[in-house]
Amino acid sequence: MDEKFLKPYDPKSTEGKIYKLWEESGFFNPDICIAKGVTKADAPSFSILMPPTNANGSLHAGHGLVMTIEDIMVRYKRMRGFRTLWLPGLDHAGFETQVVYEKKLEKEGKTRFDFPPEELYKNILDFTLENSKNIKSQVAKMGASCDWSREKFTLDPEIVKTVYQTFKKLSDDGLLYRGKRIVSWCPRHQTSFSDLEIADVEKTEKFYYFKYGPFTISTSRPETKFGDKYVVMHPADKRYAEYKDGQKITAEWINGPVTGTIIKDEAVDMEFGTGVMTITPWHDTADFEIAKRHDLKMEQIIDLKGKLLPIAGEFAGQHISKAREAIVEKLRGKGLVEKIDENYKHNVHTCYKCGTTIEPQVLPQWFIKMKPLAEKALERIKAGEIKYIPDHYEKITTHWLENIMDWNISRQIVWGIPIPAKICDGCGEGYVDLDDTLSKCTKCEGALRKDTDTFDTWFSSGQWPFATLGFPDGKDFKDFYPTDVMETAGEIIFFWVSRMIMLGIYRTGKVPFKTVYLHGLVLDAKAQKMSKSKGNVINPLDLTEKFGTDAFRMGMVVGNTPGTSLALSEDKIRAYKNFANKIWNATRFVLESTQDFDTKASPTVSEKDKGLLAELDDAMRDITKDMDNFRYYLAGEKLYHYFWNTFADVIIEESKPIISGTDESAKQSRQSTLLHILKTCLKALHPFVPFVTEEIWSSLEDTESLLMVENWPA
RNA sequence: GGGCGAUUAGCUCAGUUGGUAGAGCGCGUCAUUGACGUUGACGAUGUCAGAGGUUCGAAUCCUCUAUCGCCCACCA
Repeated sequence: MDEKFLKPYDPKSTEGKIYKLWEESGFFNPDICIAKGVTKADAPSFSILMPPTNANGSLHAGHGLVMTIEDIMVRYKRMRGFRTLWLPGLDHAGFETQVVYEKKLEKEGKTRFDFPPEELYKNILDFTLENSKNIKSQVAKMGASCDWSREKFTLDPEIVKTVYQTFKKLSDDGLLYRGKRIVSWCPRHQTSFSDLEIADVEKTEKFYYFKYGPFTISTSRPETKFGDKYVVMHPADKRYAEYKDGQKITAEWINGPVTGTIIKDEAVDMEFGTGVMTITPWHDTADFEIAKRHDLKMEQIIDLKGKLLPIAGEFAGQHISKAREAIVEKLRGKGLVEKIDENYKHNVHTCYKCGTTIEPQVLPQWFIKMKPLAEKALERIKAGEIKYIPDHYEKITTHWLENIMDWNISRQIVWGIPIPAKICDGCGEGYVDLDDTLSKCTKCEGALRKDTDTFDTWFSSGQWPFATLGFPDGKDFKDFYPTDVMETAGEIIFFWVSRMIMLGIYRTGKVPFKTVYLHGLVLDAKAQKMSKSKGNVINPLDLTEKFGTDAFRMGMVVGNTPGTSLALSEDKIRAYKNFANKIWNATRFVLESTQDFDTKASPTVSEKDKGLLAELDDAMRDITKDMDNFRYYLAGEKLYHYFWNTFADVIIEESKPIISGTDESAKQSRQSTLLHILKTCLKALHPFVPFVTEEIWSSLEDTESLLMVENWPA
């Protein structure tokens, strides 16, 4: 017996060595598994794409969960003989990364506007590449058996090429347009967003009632009211029946008399306020829709930095945050303030990143018509081509798809994939121009300039499944697409998962994955969301350092049902550190008890031992069923209990008198049984606790290959 | 306003197709030179949110109520 078993299991001296052994074997790569004969060339495939890690920081607890669950999946399938591919990746994570980088600049007293775009891009690229080195080593520390030779980055030339082709195809198919539409604009970050990057926050503010000609109108944003020249009311509102659609009225207003036009529209809620409102189409989504329906004129009041434009007269140049009260004062002076409700509760759109109030603006951006894409996705989902775990995510997805909005994919930031398009400064027309050949507008003959915007990062990651596998002709695409499982955070069901489904079907005609497995948030021990400001962020690497990676992995998976959040406590991880040691010491007992046993012998198995082996088979069959049904949280717990409470507490205990007894045949039977149970458990435990099991496996007498490519015991 | 989920032992949570409740941590008592104290044995603790229904039988299926949480939404 190896002397190392005389000491407790030591993860620190083991894990690095074992990972290196795995990497050098090449078995992370399915092609090498075939070449070395551990996988059959005609075996069915199993593929997972690692959600590309944001290359802007280090691994957090959520990544620990991803690496654990996905590694369990792929190790299990690999042991079952599948041609198994787990493809790792990195995401340039456009806006997210730029924000992280800006914070870094802020500490140095700079902003991104201090740098020319090319220099800024290069600096962020360097920053990203530096981070990506750390990330790779951290992913390895988690034991991830992914195929590093196939690693992809969202900015790799072949990925960008695929993304560009999709952009072009969308344009050719009439699914792309450059529209002057109202978009959500963050005045602080100086970029527009899609509807998903907006967070609603309930705020209590003042609500103002102003006299506008014969009407009283209400608003929470007096600073937008300069250009209001349409008075809108519900067509069925009897109170205002005397006013006809299109009728003109005059009103004394902020900077003098204005002419208002009556508009009747059903969007007005008769119950709300006075049932009459004036509209600001340039800065309000609902107003914009009304204006479009009635073909009304729109005017910009606020510039992109949040300052009032010349239309505001004496207030021009003031920031809206300061101008509001001054405007109200002026109206009061004119006797136009009827009343002010001090406690008006309503939802305000804010930037999900910085909390700045979103200023809707009408801007020319590239939009994708989502309805046709969503309809195809809905058909496939309803036909059962994608299995959701947990299944209620299917409902959440279909509900979102049924109410989908067009997707603004333009971002006014440098860090991202440049949009391959030209814009006419004359008429604003946009042209997709992959080869950089266009120079003149075909509409107005104006000169074209390059679009300086970049793609929404989700537009590229939304194409991840087919882009990384070499669509359309790559061997991997043929071998591994559609992928089997997409395992990721429930949080990004719309951002990423649903868009991958739509774009995957659009480009390849097939759904990109057969099963979506969604995990919940990883919270701190008190079930609170981790955040830097609260100071309760748990670094997974601190835990693996302290308790070993195997212990960490068990803690992440046991009892953690898909879709629900996990409260991560050290106590739980500590318990599984003890478990790793339990495996270690049970092994020591078995090895000590079988030192005089000839591993090549096949003794007659006693009736008693046959019973134990049958019990083992039952347990393995049950656990295998859980593995096949994605119930890792149960399989892990059952393995834990079988090993500890059945094998260690009962079987080993009752083996002691047999081993030291005089019945030689019973002894040999039990020796062979102990070895068999131990090996079976090591195999089944391997996907969960790969390091300690592999380390033990290497110390067993009659084992030659690595445990990671042994056959699953069922 | 719409949708989704949760409510089970002190804490964090399991409970796969309905068959009189489980785990980890914590707690109590005992054990101790022999695989392991990172241990072993034994034990305590729950009207499974509430009400009604289906059923021979419900934590599990249905309806309603309450509380909490999340997501979506253009009432100015």
